[in-house]
Amino acid sequence: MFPEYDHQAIETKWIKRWAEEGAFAAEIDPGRDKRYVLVMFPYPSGPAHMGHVANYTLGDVVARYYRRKGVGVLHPMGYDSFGLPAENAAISSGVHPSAWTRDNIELIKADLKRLGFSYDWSRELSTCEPAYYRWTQWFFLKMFERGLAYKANAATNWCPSCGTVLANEQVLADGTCERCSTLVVPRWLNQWFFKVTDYAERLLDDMEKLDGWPERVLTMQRNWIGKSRGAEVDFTLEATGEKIRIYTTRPDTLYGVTFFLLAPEHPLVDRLVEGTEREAEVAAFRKRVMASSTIERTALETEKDGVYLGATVTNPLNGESVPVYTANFVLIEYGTGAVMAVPAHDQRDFEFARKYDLAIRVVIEPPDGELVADDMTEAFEEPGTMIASGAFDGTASEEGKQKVCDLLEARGWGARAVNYRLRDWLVSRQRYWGAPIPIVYCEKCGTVAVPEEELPVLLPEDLPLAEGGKSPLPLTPSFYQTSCPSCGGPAKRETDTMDTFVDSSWYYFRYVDPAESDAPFDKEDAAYWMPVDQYIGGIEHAILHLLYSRFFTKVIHDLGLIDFDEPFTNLLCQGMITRDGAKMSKSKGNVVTPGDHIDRLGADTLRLYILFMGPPELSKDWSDAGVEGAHRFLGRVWRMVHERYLPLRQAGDEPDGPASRHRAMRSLTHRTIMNVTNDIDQFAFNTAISFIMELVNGINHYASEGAPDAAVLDEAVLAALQLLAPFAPFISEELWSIAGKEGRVNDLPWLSFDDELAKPEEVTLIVQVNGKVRDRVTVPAGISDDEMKARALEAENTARHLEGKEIRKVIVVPGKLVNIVI
RNA sequence: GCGAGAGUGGCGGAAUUGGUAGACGCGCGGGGCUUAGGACCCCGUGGUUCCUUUGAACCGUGGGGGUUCGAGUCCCCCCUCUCGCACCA
Repeated sequence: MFPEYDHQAIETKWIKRWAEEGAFAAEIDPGRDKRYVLVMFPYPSGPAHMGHVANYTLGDVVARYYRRKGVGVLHPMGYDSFGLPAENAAISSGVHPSAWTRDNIELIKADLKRLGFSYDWSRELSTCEPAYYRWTQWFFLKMFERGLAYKANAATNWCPSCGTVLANEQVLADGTCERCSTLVVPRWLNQWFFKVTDYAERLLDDMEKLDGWPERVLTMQRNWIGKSRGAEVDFTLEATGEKIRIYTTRPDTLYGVTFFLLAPEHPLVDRLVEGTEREAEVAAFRKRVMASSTIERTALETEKDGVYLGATVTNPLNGESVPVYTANFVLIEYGTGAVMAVPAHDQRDFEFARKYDLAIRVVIEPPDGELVADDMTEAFEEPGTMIASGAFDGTASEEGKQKVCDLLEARGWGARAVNYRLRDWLVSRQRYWGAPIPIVYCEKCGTVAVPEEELPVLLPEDLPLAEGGKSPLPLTPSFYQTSCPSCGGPAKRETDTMDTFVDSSWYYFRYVDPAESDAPFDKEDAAYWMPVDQYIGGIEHAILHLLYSRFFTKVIHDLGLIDFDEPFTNLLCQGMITRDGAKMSKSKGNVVTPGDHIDRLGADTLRLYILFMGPPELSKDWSDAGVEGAHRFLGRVWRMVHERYLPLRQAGDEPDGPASRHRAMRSLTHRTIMNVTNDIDQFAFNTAISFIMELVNGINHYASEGAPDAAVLDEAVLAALQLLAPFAPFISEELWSIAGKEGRVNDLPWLSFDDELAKPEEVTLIVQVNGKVRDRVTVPAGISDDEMKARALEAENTARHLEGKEIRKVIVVPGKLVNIVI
C-alpha cells in the first residue's frame, strides 16, 4: 500500500520549503530576458475571495511558466490599503481604520500564501505605509510644480453617503457612487485636480502602442476620452456687444441657428436677468436643475426644459438675431457652456424648439430628397447638401464644415477647435484614511507646497473618526497647525487626503525596489524591469485605474525618470466568478470562500479547477461538483505515480505488446508537451489542463494493458508532472520527489518535444460522399494522396453509397479526409 | 441610440487556414469491488427512427437565406443575451 494524497500535509511542507529556499526571488540579470508579471493588487477587506483566486492563479501560472522558460521574472504582491471601506468598518464596528486594514492584510496574505503563489515576498508593499505614501505625496508635489495639480472651483460629484467628492470616473452610468451605490449629487466646491486633460491627446494617440490590450478596453478608453473636432464661434450679445463663444461639431449648420442656449451655471445667465422681471424665474429654474442628480440631468428621457433670458445674439455668419435661453441639457463643463441651437439638425434642439414653439430651419438637405420643417418628426443629423446657406449652397456638408471654418478663421469670427469629454481628475477627498495632500495654506504666501525633504506628511493614525464618520483631520490642530515653509509664519495644512486611485497609479514602479528611500523607485532597476510585460486584472478597471496609470506613467516619463511612456505592454482582463449566474455577494448569500475549499480539497485543486472552468477572459459560474472533479483528477495523478510508476521501477518486466503500442505512448507524451506549451503561450489554460488529463488517462491505460516499457513510462510520467507543475505546484513537487528526482520540479527548464515523435503513426482517414461522413479508415500517417484515394474508395460503407453512381470528383485533404463527389 | 462581445448536449466548455461537431470535465445510466455506503475502477451517454445482432439512416452549433465538393467557422438579413458609453452640441 501507498500513502493517501494528503493535500494539507503536502501543501504545508512545500510552502515552508519554498520560503526557506527563497525559490521565487527576482534578480536583475542584464544578460537575460525579463518578464514583469503583475496582477492588480487587492484592496484588503478580508480574506481572499474567488475573484482573487482566479486572478492570482492566472498570474502565478504565467510567472511559473516564464521562470521555467529561463527568463528573469518579477512577480510581486502588495496591498491597496487606503480607502473608504476601512472607515466604514470603523463607523460600524468601532475598529480603527488602521487596525482594520492591517488585520485584513494579514488575512488575505495568509490565503495568498496558502495558495502557493510564487511571489517575491521581499518586495511586498502597502500603500498606507509612510514609506510608500511619502512618494505618492512626492508625485503630488511634482504635479504641483508643473502646474498639473491645481485647485479650482468646479461642479463636483458629491456622494452624500461617503461624505466626499468623487472623480467623474467613480460615478457609475446610473449616476450612483461606484463604492456605495448612493445617488451622487452635484456640488460646487473648491477642490484639487490633476490636469489629465493636458494628456488627452497623448492618451488617445498612444493607444496605437497598446496592441497587447483587449480591443474592448481600448474602445472604452477611447470613448471616455471622447475626442471631437469642430469649431469655436463667437456670437455677439446685442445688448452690450460682447462676444459669447460656443463650440460646435457642425459648423456646416451655422445658417440653421434659430436660437441660442446657455448652461444654467453659465456666469452670463445672472447678468442677463439681473434686475429684470425674469430674475426670480431664472433663479428658481437654475436651483431646480442644479438640485437634480447627475443621472436625472443627463438622462436622455429627461424632458427638455428652459427659460427665455430676454436677450438676443447675432449670428456672425448671416447677421441674424436669435433669442437666448438657458436650458437644462446644456452642460457647463463641456465646450464653453454655450451652444448654438440648430433644431433641424440636432435632436435636442429639435425637441426644445417644438416645446417652446421656436423656428426650425432646414439647412442640410438629405441625399434622398427634400425636408419640410413643419413635417419633421425628428432632427436630420446625417450628412447631406447645404441649402439656405448663402454662398455655401450646394456644398456637401462634410466639405462645408471645412469651408465654413476657413471663412470663420479668415474673418476672425471663430476657429477650428478640438474638445474632449475627459475631465480633469478630481483627486481631493474629504476623508481620513488616505494620503494627506502635502500643501500648506499661508495667509501671506497663499498655497505653498510642503518641501520634499519634509515628506512624508504623516497621517496621524491615533485619531478616532469624527461625528457621523467624518474626517477628524480638520478638527485636529496638532495636524493642521503648522508654519509656512516659505515665510515661517503661521499656516494651515490641507486636510483633504488623496483619492486612493492616486496610490494605485504608480505602485507597479515601486515594486522594482520597494526599499528605496531616496526616490520613488531606482531608475536603473526600473529600466530593467519596467514596463510591466503582462498585467492581469478585472475588467472593472478598464477606465479608472488603467487610464490613471497611463497618465502617471506619461508624467513620470516627462519628469525624465523613465524612457518609455506606457506602463503595461500586455493586458489580460479576467472575467468574473459568479455563483448561479449572479455576482457573489454577502447579501445574496452565495459567496464561496476559497479558505474552506483549500482546507477540504487543497490549494492545488482550487487552482486547477478555477483555470479549468473556462477561458480567463470569460465570466465563469462556480460549481461545487466541478471542483470535486478537479480533486479526483489529482487523486488519479497521485495513484498514477504510486500504482503504475513506482512498482514498475522495481519489477523491471519485459515490455508487452508490439512496438507500436509503446511508440503510441511516446507520441502522446510529446504531443501533449506540444499542445500544453502552445496553450499556455495563448493563455488557454482550460485546454492545457484537459491535454494533461488526456495524458494521465493515456498513461493509466498504457500501464494497465500490459507491462509498459520502463523508459517510455518514465518519460510520460515525468512529463506529466512537469506539465502539471505550474497549475498544481504542490502535488507536482511532492510526486517529483517521491519519484526520486532531484531538485524542484518548479525550477526545471520547460520541456521540449520531438516533432517526429509528436506525430502519430496512424491516422483516422475520414471518407465523405458528397460531404457526408460515410466511413472512417485507419491508415499509416504520411501516405500519399493517391493511396488515400484508393483506401477511401475501397472502404466498405463508402462502396455501398457509390454503387451505381458516377464519381465526378474526388477531393483529398492530405492526411485527413477524402470527399467523393457523385 | 452608439460601441464591443457572445449564442454549440442536461451543465462548464472543445473544435489552425472552411475539412470527424461535442475534446476534457461535471452530471446521468449500467457494471465491478464492498456486509453496506463512500472512495475507487470499467463501460455507456446530442436527438429521432430502423434493426435479432454487427450496424444503418436522418436531424443537429439562436432563426432564415447564400457561397462551396464540404460551413459552428465565410457572406447577407433577422432574433436574443451580456458588458461598456449614453442630452458632450
